[in-house]
Amino acid sequence: MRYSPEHREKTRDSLLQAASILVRRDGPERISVAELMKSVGLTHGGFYYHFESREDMIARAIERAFVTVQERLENLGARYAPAEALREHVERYLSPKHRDDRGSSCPIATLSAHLAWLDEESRRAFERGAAALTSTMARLLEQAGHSDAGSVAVSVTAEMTGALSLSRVIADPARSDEVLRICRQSVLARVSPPRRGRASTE
Amino acid sequence: MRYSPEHREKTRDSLLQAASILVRRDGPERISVAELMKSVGLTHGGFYYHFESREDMIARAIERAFVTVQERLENLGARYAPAEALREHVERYLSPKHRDDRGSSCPIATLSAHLAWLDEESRRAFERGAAALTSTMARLLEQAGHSDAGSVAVSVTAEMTGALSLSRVIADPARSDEVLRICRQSVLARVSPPRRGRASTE
DNA sequence: TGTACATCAGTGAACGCGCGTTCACTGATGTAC
DNA sequence: TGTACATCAGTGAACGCGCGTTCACTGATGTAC
Repeated sequence: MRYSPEHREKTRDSLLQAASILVRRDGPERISVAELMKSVGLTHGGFYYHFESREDMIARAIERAFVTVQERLENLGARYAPAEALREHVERYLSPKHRDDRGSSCPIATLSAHLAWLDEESRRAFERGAAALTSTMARLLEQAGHSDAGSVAVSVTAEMTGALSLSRVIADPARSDEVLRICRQSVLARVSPPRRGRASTE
Repeated sequence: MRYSPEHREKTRDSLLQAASILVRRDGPERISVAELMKSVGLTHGGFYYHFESREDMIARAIERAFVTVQERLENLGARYAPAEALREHVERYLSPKHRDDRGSSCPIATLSAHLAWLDEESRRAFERGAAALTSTMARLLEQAGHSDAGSVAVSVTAEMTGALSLSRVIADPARSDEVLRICRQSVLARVSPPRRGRASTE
């Protein structure tokens, strides 16, 4: 076996990509070193050539997961006007597709409950990622005409992540879809541009 | 050692109470048989005299956790008028105290992310508990004059559970409190009795 | 132009540890006769 | 009134298994000379 100069980086990238999916799909406590290596066609012994430890890998996987969804949101912001981008984002976020695809879904919803038992590195990676997502939301809301964009971003992020988690624990697909539909309506109404230019100074 | 006739039931009850706290505080994957037994002053070997298995204990612990918070909500409903009960509930739910006290807190927020890997029994116990809580919320909202009480209950439950989870992953206490404050305002506005008697038929 | 050695990206056996579960045993009380 | 035995609510040693981590080894390529 001869290795190309960038071989190591490509392998590490595959591992990060796979880990960012596994950590969301199976949770940080269930992701196993052997399973991760196997998923890219390697054996468990080579793991420590790419990562310092299992915990290190989890922190990097969380980072990668946030990068992926951050890019998706920013792409929407680049392709659509702010109000349209927000509408698209909410509709995708609160869709059955996003609910069923844990592996590529929002890390806030899949990982927040596990964060308390992860190490400093993972917690910091999560906070950085979540802060970036929230501020991107806030920027879009501001551009769409919301005067209290920061607060709206926090409040709808709470409802969206909560709704996604709720929909995932309901076994009956019809009732689960219904939860998504209800929250989609609520959030869409809350993010849609305010009718008046005047700020609500409540 | 002589045992009183109800000794077994009292021990089981202590175990359930302790387990319902540990399962929320540490999560279903970290609760250990030995730790649970030790927390009530027993040794690990006696565990199987009270439970069929670790998974069985987790399902019962989830049941118990929901019973506890269900009682708290119903007590509010008994002590206050519906609109006041809702306000009290939201303010307690989105308080720093509730955020910091994982062990006695809402099982929807602490457990939903772990549910996918629990067994049938646990998932059913969770769904029953969550459905009961949501319908109690809906009843209070209806009594407070909301015509779309069912939808509002789902939507604000999503925001409340999401906000609690969000506040728990933010390391900086001031910013975490701020998230709670923002969502408290938002949810209070959403549950407060509609000004007009007319239903919004949107 | 050929040989020795370092490096790279792994492999896979082995170790240690935690932890759920089993099981023989225990020491007090209740019951049969 | 005394003895044998069952029951109750445990104890604690031992087993098995999964899994993170370590480490000696491998086989191909690159480099020194």
